[in-house]
Amino acid sequence: MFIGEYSLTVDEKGRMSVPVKFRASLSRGAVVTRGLDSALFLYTTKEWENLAGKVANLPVSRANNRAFSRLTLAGAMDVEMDKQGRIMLPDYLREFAAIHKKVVVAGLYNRLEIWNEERWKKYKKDTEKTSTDIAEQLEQLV
Amino acid sequence: MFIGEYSLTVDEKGRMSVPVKFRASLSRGAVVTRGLDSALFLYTTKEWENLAGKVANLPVSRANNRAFSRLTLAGAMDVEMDKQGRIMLPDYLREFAAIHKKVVVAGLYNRLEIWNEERWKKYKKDTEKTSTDIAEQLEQLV
DNA sequence: TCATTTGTGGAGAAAAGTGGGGACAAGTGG
DNA sequence: CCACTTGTCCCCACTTTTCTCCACAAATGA
Repeated sequence: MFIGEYSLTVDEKGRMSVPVKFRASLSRGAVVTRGLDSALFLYTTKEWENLAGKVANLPVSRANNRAFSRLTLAGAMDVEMDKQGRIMLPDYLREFAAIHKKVVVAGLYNRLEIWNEERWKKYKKDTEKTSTDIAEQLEQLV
Repeated sequence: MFIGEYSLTVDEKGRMSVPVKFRASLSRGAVVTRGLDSALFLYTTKEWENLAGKVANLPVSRANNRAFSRLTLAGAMDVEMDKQGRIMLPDYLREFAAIHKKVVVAGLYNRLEIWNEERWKKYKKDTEKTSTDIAEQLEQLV
């Protein structure tokens, strides 16, 4: 289970350290792809296979579905950690998510999200403002 | 379970002593996360898993759900007590709750809340004034 | 009052994260 | 097929953060 928020840097070679708490879960391989809200989503291989199957089975007749599966499936890339526990993010994904140097890695239970740090801050700021509305959702849960 | 109100200090490294009465319950791990009213919520691992499971299953297609799980799940962090019975609160949570030095830890049955002391005082003051009204609204419950 | 527990602070050791050089492999063009 | 370029991976070194340990202050209770 992935939780937490980590601030990290991507070096000039496109490498990013994986926070130690996540390394065990990712040691058997992972898949990064284009996600929502201009962030990258990273799944364990197992989770990915499950998800990819669902996406692949969306009816191809709808333009929206085709667009979504092209973004998700064609955007995906296997990643492995090097001996230092880092992964390499391919150019086209870094470009997609505007990832240059400072990034935030966020654990969302069954996936990791990789954000441009500035965008993450802005997103959080905007979201915390409306947290009262969000609290009403919480009420239903607990 | 957790009851009572304790005034404590967070040192420069972000460490906070856990009141002795709570230590036994937290000895098998705990999770802190962003809560409501700018306070942090701390759950036992067991309580947390229950809550997190529900949040993680919200459909990812809705922007509000994503925002909610990013606040709750990405906001969460495993904490363990050191040999002195202290826990470390990560930077981003201290920032969220405006926690610098003096804090109040409040027991709320199945969770602990960690407050900036000033905000807690203010909140109590405001709430005690209107407690009669509040009580009438709660009459149906007790 | 004294002994014991609880809370606080800081120094040193260990672990995690970062950056860069060089070896090796893959792809490109003659 | 052979040079040459480009990119990936491994290794080493350095910085920063976290954790452990020790010491003392404050609070509690006999």
